Amino acid sequence: MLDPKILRESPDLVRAAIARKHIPVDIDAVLAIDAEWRTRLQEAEGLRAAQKAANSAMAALPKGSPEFLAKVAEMKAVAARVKESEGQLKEHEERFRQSMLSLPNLPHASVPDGGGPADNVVAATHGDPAAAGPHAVAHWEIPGFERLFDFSRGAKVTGAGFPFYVGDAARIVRALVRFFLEENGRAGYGEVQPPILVNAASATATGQLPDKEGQMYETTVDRLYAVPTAEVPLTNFYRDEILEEDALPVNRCAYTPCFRREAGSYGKDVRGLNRLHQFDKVELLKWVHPASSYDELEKLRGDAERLLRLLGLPYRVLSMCGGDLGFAPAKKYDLEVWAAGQKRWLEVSSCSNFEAFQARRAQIRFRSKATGRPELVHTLNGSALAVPRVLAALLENNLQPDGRVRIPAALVPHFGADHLSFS
RNA sequence: GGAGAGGUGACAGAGUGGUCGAAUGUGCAUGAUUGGAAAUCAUGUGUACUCGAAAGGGUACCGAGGGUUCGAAUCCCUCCCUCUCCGCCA
Repeated sequence: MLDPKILRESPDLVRAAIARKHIPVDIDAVLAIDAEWRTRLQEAEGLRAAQKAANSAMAALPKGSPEFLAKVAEMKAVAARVKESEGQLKEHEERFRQSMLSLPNLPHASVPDGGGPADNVVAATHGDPAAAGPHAVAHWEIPGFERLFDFSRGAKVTGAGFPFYVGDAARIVRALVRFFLEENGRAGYGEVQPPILVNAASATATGQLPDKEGQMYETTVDRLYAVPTAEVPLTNFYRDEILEEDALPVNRCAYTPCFRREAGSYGKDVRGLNRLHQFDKVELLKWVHPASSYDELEKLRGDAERLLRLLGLPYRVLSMCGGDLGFAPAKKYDLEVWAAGQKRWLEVSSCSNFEAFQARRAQIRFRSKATGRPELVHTLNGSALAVPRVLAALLENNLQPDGRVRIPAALVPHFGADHLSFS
């Protein structure tokens, strides 16, 4: 959520910034709703003040005295007006809140201009895609793939996009999760195991609701949502809390399965491990002082990159342009790993600075030592990393002529062998 | 799931219809005292919205939402959460 004061004082600035995201919004409509709401607020508060003043006067009168009874009669009419006025106020308040929730975050000045994926800027490349995977084929074409990654039985048991991981596949998934958690722990991210069902308030705070409702699985009772990313429960860890300034930055990481309906996806995007309805991911979360959030974004990106380096996978870093930034981030880097068999880049991490956008929705603040007053923190999060696509790249890039897959040295202690076999 | 008890400010805890944003204690901050500290004393100590150039007003908040009433922390209803006992259960 944006700061309503900024919207009131500099609507043109806000309009121009949101235009960079290529998201259509009607700022004037929001301003009109805001103005109407404030008029109603003044009216309702004035009536309440009159009522309270009368109450104080009545408290001093003897009960049942003529003066008292006269007051009661007089205030009955006021009470009716208060009720009506407050009812209307409530409607306008809700309308205002909804319109504010519908506004996307403003992009940072350093975000490149552009309308879509083609305009994203390559900020860094590591490793040589051309040299990777001399024996590569698309991972789903590796002989024996379906034995280890059993999509057929997954479809039978649940539906498309919910594979069983069997044998070495299960072990490599577990190894990757362990590797990510332990390396992130070493980098200073405290491990957390969060709930993987969240309530509507949590999903609203991070921006999934109301914007992306159809992307989440929802329970038919209790209105809980299966997390699309650990970002949701993790960010909400400190919802409605005030942290000590000295405690910042707080760095945490969490492993969760992630559930995404991915409505509307099709084609080669969804082949094999490229896009699943359930997948494993380790997420990093930072709660930081506003003054340092862009330094922290670079650190976050560096921490995610380090994992890809340790795995020896070629990757590139994209700075997302305004049109591809999405709703909540002010700035975002995507890390894409090279999948030598498919000959394409796969997104394995998004590292975002949300500035105060999520913090305002979630009311996550810190007590400023300078002013003694609460201020909103900035929140950042990044995947480190998404398991299936890293695995896809690993299978394709490290495939040997004998059909086995070489396990990177960093992963061997967790996997327990130096090759993965499909036979 | 059943029965019961409860949810008040940083914490503990009073308040069962009227001047209660809320006693008291602890904690915390500042000042006095001290060589320094402890102890003691004094003063202060929530958040949010809104009006205002400011000074300063106003309103809301006693788990959440609704209701009764001229007036609700206090009465009624619904929901959530915590605790105790029972049931069920990885």
